Amino acid sequence: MRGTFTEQARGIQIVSAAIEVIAEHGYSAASMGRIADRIGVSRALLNYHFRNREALIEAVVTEVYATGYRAVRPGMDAETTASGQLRAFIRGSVNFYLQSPQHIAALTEIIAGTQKGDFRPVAEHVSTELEAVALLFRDGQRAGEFRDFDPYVMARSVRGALDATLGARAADPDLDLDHCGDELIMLFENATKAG
Amino acid sequence: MRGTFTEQARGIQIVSAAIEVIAEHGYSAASMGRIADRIGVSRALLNYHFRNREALIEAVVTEVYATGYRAVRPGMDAETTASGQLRAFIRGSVNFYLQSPQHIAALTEIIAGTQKGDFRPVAEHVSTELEAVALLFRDGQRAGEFRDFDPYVMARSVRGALDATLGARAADPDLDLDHCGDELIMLFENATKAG
Amino acid sequence: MRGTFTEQARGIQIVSAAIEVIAEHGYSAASMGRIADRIGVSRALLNYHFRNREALIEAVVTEVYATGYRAVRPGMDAETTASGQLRAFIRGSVNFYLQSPQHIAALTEIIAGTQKGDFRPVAEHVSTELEAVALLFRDGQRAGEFRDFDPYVMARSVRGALDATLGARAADPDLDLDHCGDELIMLFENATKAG
Amino acid sequence: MRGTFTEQARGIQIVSAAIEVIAEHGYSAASMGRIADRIGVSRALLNYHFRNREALIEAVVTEVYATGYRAVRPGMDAETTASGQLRAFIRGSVNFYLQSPQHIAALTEIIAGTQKGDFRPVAEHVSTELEAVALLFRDGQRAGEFRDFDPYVMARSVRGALDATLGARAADPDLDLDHCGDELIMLFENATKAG
DNA sequence: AATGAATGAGATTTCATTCAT
DNA sequence: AATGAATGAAATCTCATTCAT
Repeated sequence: MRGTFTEQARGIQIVSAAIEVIAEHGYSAASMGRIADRIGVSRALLNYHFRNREALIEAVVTEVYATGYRAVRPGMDAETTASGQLRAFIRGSVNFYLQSPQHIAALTEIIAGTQKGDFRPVAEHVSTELEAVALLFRDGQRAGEFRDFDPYVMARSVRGALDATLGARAADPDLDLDHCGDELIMLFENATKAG
Repeated sequence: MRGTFTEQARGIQIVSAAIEVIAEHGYSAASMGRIADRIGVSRALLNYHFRNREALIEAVVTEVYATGYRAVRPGMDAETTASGQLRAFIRGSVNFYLQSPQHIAALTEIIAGTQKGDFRPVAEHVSTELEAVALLFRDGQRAGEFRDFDPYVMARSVRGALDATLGARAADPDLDLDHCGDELIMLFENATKAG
Repeated sequence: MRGTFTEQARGIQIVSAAIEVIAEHGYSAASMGRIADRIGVSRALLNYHFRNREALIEAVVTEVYATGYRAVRPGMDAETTASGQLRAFIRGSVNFYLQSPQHIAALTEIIAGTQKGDFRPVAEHVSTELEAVALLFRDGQRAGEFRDFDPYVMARSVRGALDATLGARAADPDLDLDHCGDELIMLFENATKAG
Repeated sequence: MRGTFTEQARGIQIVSAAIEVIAEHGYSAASMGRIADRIGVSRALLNYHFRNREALIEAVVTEVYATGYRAVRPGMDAETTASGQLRAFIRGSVNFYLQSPQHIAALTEIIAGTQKGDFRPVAEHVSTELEAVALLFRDGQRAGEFRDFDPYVMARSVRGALDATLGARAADPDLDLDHCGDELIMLFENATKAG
């Protein structure tokens, strides 16, 4: 039965395996076979739990964003000022990477591998996040904390700077992410602050 | 003979077709067959001109970077201050996109599609560019134009912000890139300027 | 599960088909496609049962040697003298050909087709057999049955003479193998006997 | 023009290159491309000088047999007895290998690679040689030098023993061919000698 | 709930050959 | 006499998916 406990457990197990495999081998090399092998299960089982590969990828994306949300949101909610929330967002994102590098890696791979074509499992999440950050900027501007700038361009730039940093860390595990986080916070504080 | 006029012409034609197809369909969907079809030749011809798919992709990357260099460099060289060069770099990058959106799109796809695995055709170009921009920042700091910050984090952030902006434009052709360029210039001027 | 009845049955069926096709068309003409066609299955099925062509060829070689061993060994074990075993070996080899000409033909083709290059699926079997026959000769020499000669040269010559004979039979189905067997036995009796 | 000096010279050059490449890489890996590369010439040139690959292979076979004939025949003609000729044949064959190992290797590869199918470039040469050796045995039997045996089986056995020995040498360059030659001579003297 | 068996589509590559120049 | 350009055919392999059990 759909929704069974076993069924749910298997689903989570498969999604986890998928995250690992995508993070390690990349999106297109993460074949159903490789994911199935990772948990010692038949390929057919993945098709039993997920209608097709796209559905599995979508589940992965949902899972990653949910995890990220849980990692970043509390810190932001604890802040009362927009600039505080911005700091919390950057710091939280960096920490999320430190805690769940495979989630980020998998997500990056999926974004990369699905830019073209009909299947865009991330589009909605991306614009949701973008909206949230842009809103943060707008609020800050209204509150007089931030200077006048296009909140969407700024939001995309934060996202891009984070992505670039996290990508660099993926390539070089010795990169000091804490330091980078400090630098990014300073960068965007200077970039946004009023007056 | 290698270097024949016809040979070169075909080579260019194939690389151009590859750029188009990659830009449209993405890296992994850009099969030799599809690229060949685009110019109405046999698949075997691509293997005649390029030892294998990797070699063709490498040629694409080289071509894109060469084009980008020609588009961005002159503007930077015309500037004498570090902050002027930074402005020129951002402006030039945005203009490059406006002139050659497919080049950028193809490059993005290739970067995305080759992150994992042995074949990393872009790695060297990326770090070369990163070094150049980081050097620019260091020079500006020494000259007292820029405040104190980690030049590599800043360089990666510029790159990331540009990528995010250009990616957004790819998704939404109505996005006003000139405006975004202005915003990015202001963003990084505020982020870097001394005092 | 590996080792399922159906799995084994298919495996045997595929190996048999491979033997037939190789025997008929030769090693390099025995493509996965032709073998698959022979039993009316898809090419992909062969790759499902055997990781790749090499693995299938190896299975063929193993099967042929196993069959040959079963055909030749009992007769040799029934003999107590070295010269009796030599006779049994030659006779058994000829009979093996009469019973399973395709096995021999396939093996010959595989040996022929894989002499150069890294893939040498037969090397070990060949040297194992050579050792066994050379040992037989050495024992016979120690027992005083055989004259003094280099047992390895003799063993290779027996193998070579058998191969040449069986090759001739492949070219001319009218060749009387029983007669050839008698002649070969006499030949090597005279060649080896003491005094 | 066909028959031109240049044309002939090129033909020889191509055949030599083919022998080398076949000897090194095997029959099926000896593509027109690889052979052409060996002498730094275009693939198309091979097709200019030889109607097709088969024709080139035939030329190779002819060349190898001609060379072998020149290497072995004189020694045999110098002998007056059948057993002397047999010795000369074996010794000459071994020496031929020592002098022209690539010729032998190429021939072996071609025989191996063309056993099945329509194209049998060696068949005639093989049976010509076989006839000659069988005739030698018949003559020896009539002269009372040799015992009674089937001359064709014996001829094939000599051929087979030589092939096996030369094959072993190909696998192990340390094999002492002179010693093997002595052993083979003794082997077949014992195998053939009267009473 | 899970699997083994099987398939069809598609990808890359190699090759012998042709043809205009 | 020689070549560059081009092709069509074939081969191997991988993959997502289906289906009966």
